[in-house]
Amino acid sequence: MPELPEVETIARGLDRAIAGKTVESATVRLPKVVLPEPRRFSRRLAGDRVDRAGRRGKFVVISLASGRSLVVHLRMTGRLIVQPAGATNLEPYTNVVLNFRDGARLCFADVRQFGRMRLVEPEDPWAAEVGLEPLSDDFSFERFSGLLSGRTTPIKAFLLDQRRIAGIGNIYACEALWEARIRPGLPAGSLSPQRRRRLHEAIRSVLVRAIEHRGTSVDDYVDAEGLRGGFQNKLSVYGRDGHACPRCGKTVVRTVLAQRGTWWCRTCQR
DNA sequence: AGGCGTACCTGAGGGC
DNA sequence: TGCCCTCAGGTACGCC
Repeated sequence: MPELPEVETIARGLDRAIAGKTVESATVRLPKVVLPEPRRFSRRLAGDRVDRAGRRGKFVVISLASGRSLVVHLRMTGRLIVQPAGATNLEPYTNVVLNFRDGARLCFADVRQFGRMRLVEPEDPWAAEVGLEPLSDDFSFERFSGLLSGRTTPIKAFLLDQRRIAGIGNIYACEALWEARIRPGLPAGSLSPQRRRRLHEAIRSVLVRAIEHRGTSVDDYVDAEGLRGGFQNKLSVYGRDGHACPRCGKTVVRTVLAQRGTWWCRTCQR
């Protein structure tokens, strides 16, 4: 489900909702989704305090006063939902609950059980393999272009590789390539400087606009307050096979690339 | 190195 | 109504 804009939206909401709260207890209802093993996980969390919530790539990072971090990957259908004191029912499919001293709680829910929650020690280099943040100053045109050079993999597969650039998933890969007018199957290293420039700009632009709309809710994504995003109404090609390309009017097609559905316009993406 | 298939799970939606 | 099939926003692993 969530890509960078959705994770960013969730992290901002979480920061507003739980920064400063102290964990009374943590309950693990589905052991396989946490690390370390549940007893240690719960014991270490108890009594710690939330410093802030942020994001790295598609990971939600909840920084704790102890220096530890709770690092969460939502995969396809994971949700982090804050419930106020006095809430009766847990969010459906809740796998982990953090109970705060003030009675509020954080539910980590996931129908498909793919999402993971990891409590990492202060010096743990857990993000060592995570790529560049596309909205940071580090993501310069020069670095982007350098990453592309020599790569024969299709540009879309390159964009999905989290070790190079972190946070782009299927939706925003399709949208950025459409915006840059680039065919998804082109070898990454074959792009001209002009096209690299367009793609670099398109990536940032689409991510920024999606964050402004609080993400894309194609299916069931909601933020920490349970609200849907709005960017699904702004998509140009993703999920829109059979519709007219907003730029040239020809029909958007769906093909499969790197085992993923890929939506694009054969006429204006070359 | 990188591509490919498969696995992990459940639910929604389409076709019949 | 209901059964069967395919598909889903992601990543890890093993194989070649």
